[in-house]
Amino acid sequence: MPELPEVETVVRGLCERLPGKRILAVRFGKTDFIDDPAGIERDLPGSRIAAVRRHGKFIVVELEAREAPGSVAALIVHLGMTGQLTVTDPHAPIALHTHAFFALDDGRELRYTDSRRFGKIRLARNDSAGSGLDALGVDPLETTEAEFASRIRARQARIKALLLDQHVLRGMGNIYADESLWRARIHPKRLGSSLKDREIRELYRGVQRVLHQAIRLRGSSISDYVDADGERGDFQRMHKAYGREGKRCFRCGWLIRRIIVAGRSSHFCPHCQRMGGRSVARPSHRKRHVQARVR
DNA sequence: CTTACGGCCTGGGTGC
DNA sequence: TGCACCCAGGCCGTAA
Repeated sequence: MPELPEVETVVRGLCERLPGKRILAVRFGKTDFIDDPAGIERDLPGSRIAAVRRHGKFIVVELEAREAPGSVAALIVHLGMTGQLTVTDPHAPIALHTHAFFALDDGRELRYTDSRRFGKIRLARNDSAGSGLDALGVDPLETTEAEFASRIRARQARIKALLLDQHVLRGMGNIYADESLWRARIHPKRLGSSLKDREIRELYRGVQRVLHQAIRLRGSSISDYVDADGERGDFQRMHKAYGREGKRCFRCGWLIRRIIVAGRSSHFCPHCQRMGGRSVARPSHRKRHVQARVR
């Protein structure tokens, strides 16, 4: 579920509650998605939380520095498809598929729930050579248009695949890739290397606009997604392409199609987003008029 | 190096 | 009501 805007929303919620708190105890349910659960249960209790930040789709709970080499530095959580990280009253009913409990010294509890267990939980330690997070690409909200352009144009892969590749950009997922491509009027099967300057610029702007707007609306809730307080997002109401197969394009009235690109379902408008890029001759007034009138 | 594809796991929706 | 089947916001390992 969670892509950059959802993870950002969760992190902002956690930032209001976790920094300064000490983790008193750790308890796990199923642990097949947790890296070294015994090590976490042994070494995490007693740590004080310094900060919470987002790195791509990863949530990084930074812990106050301790001297000993090998001591814990951060708790790293990835929500996968169905992960939820919430701060609750420890006596609140336990949702199905809740597999991690972190007792806090303010009497609250941090819980991780994940029905499909595609998520990940692991500990970063002081001495370990990199947490693995540094291998990821640039954050789409922090990168420049020039950097964005060079990363996209260097590649032969389809633009949809590139947007989803966390080593190119970190944080984009299927929903925001489709939404960004719709806004930039680019077909998902176009090759990165084939994009014209103008298309790259529109895609860069489309990505930023979509992500900023989604963050403002606290993310998209299709099924499972909730923030740190268990609240759903609102951006799903603003989707223009994702999940709209068979519905009218808001720009031209054509029917939105769904095809498989890079193994993922991709929603796009076959009229606004063409393989050849924008046609030399823009659609005639007459044609546009006819199409746009259809409700 | 690239790209494509199956698999991981559970649940929800649909059609028979 | 039951059941088979398809689909799902992500990512990793393998194969070509």
